[in-house]
Amino acid sequence: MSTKPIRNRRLPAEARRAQIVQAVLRVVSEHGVPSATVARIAAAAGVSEGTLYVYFSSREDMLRAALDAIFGDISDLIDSTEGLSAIERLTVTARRHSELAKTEGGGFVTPWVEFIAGGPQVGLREAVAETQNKAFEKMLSIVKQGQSDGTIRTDLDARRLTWQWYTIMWAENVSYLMGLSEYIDAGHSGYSLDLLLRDATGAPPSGA
Amino acid sequence: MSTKPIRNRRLPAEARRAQIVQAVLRVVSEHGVPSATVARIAAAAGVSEGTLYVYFSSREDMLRAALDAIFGDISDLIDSTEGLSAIERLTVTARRHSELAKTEGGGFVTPWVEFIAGGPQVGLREAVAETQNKAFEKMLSIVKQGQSDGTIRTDLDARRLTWQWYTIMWAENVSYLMGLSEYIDAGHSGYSLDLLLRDATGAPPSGA
Amino acid sequence: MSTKPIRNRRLPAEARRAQIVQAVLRVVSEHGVPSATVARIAAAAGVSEGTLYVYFSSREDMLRAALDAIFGDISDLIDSTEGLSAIERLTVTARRHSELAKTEGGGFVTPWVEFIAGGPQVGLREAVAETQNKAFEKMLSIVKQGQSDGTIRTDLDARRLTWQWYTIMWAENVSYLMGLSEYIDAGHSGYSLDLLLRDATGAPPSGA
Amino acid sequence: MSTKPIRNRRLPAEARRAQIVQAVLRVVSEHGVPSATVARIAAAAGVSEGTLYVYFSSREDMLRAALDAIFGDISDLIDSTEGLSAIERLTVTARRHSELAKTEGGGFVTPWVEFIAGGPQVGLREAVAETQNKAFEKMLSIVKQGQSDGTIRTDLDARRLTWQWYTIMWAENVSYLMGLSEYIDAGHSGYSLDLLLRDATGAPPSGA
DNA sequence: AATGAATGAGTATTCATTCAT
DNA sequence: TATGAATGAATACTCATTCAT
Repeated sequence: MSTKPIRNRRLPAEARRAQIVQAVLRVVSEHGVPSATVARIAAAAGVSEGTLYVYFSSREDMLRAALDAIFGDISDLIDSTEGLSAIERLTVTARRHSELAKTEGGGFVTPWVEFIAGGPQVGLREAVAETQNKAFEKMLSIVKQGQSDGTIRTDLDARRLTWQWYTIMWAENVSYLMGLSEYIDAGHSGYSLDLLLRDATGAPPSGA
Repeated sequence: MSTKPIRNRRLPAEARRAQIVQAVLRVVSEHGVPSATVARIAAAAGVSEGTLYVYFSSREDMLRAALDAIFGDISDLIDSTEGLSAIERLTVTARRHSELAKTEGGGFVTPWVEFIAGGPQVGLREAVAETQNKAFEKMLSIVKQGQSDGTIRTDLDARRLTWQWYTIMWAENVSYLMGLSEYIDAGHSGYSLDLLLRDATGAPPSGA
Repeated sequence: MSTKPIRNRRLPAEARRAQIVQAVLRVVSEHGVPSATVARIAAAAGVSEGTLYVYFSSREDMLRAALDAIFGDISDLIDSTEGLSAIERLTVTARRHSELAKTEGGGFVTPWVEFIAGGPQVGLREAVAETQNKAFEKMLSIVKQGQSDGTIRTDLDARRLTWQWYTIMWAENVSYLMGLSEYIDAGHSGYSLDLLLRDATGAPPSGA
Repeated sequence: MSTKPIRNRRLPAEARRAQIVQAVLRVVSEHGVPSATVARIAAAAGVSEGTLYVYFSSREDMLRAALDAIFGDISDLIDSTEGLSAIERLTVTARRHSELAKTEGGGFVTPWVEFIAGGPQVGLREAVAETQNKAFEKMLSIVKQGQSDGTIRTDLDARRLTWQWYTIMWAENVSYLMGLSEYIDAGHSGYSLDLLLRDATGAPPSGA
């Protein structure tokens, strides 16, 4: 009797929350955090503004939930490389990050960068830092795994190596943020990663 | 006999402008660019909002002036290493940058990071990118000087090397931004820089 | 059980819109278009400024809606003479216009004059001209009807005659605008109209 | 010693006032009354904003002085027809008014129209009405002169005839204001004036 | 007499949040 | 549960006016 969109009534709470979170991510990707207004989020989610406040206590709450979703995606990306060696996991994860940043939509990378950029103004900086920390710990465990199975030099500080790895990711993000895509396209980060991993494995420098 | 401003009345135009620019930098450091409202800037400068518009045509104009002031500080920092060798200049400039980031207030580093992170969202993308480019070119000329006097390998892409150097600075900045100062304090960037410069000079890796 | 608005809450959208439009007309009558600020309109409508923007996208939008309402009233006035002869319609419409201008509030005449006088200055020039043109065409069709049924000389330019008719209305409006109601009260426009219609019908001048 | 513009110092008070009034007229012609800001007036007059307040107590005062200057120009125009017959004076004055309105700059007509349009918002409406009244009386004396020397029918109400004459001027102004220059260019007001003067002199209608 | 730095009240508009329905 | 009408505080910006120099 009805092909017209069924009214939004009665959706399982968890499904509705997820639907809203996805809308937040889309809006943040497209407009940035400061311009992710509740009006836009409501429109993107296909619900009224009032409904948002049934599932979230505030706009900040919605943004935080989106941040958590991003961490979930990051976790999934990292977990998807399970089975590979530590060095391979570092390489593959970095490559996928670069690819994702360059694709339309940008997967979780685009909203992630927008959160780093736009976080401070809405009191989200701490939440962003916390998410970053969790992601850091996840990569750290891979490095440590590499050290214990002997593929990564054990005389290196694992936290430092992880930090170096993130350094390259962040540099891509910052370049993206400043519109300096020239540096991303030039593949500079590939060279940096290569340099880093050679040092980590004890392989001879590429110039030798 | 007294230099303290008894009342805000009658200040030479240039002094007032400078005072306002300093206020902008303080507000940006503390609240980020998107939350650097004219009300906050006026309060920080100790003048009325109307007065801001006597000296600047718009909020964007104020922010741009602050950006220029930052570039002046960056230039001064780089210029202060004149007379040293290229490698020394890269090393010293990076060290001073780290030190500055750790001091109370953070010198120009804190507002600079905020501009990179929050600028694009408020229509300052071009201005931020331009300033970054000018700073980039300044370091690039040092790298090229090193190549021409033989202290840096000539088979390396000078722009890539400069980008790598900035990568380390940005990583410090991002760490600082997220309150991850642990990584700055640990001196990780020193190690990264060392790795980078070994590669650049053709020196053997430290582990050999 | 009570139709009086106990509180401003929950009014059907269309009713609220109409309420605001009426407030705009009142404010424009009293203060003129340039001084019809959103603050004054909100106060006159008994709603918050924010509410205005729920129903209108901008102040200009509100003013335009008020202009449309005026045209509606003009149309109604003209349409109410349907069934009469062309000459009678010109006479009766003019008389009702004069009467309206003299009543407390001034009906649509007062805001209409303010729009003509003050509209152009606030970017409403086109909207005002368009409304005037629509009103012009409405009277023009009456003149043409008079020409085709033979009650108005066909050797006269219909547009010119219509313009002359409006000229008399505008003169009343300008007099009203400048507080020179003496000239309205004296019925001068009746004499002018008589002169005009004698010329239009080919009747001998009154002095003959 | 100096070809550079001599400083504005020490000008006879009356000359400076006149200089400012001319600036006001220019600014009003170009921008309209609401946009005739003291900043613009000061710039047009080549003096500082503060100086304006040495010679005038307020912006309204400046505008009123400009209004008086316009009345002076109107008086001059009317006086320049002295020696002619009353009918000629009415005809010539109206023609010059039309011509003036169409020329670049617009003489006194442009600012005069702007004052009628923009007056209300700055509490100038009364002053505008007063000026209009003075101009009315001046034309009225010509009509009366015409009646006493027998060139204008004495059975007509002199005030009404004067009002009819102004009706035509106002209609031109209103058309100008609404951008309906088509009606000015078509020479409709010439026809109306002709009709009016035929009635005033007792001449047969043009159609006879 | 002349200046121009400084102000504060006022402008239109946006938006997260509330709450009666 | 879901709505959307209503709000008020905040936003950047304008401008007539004052007053120490």
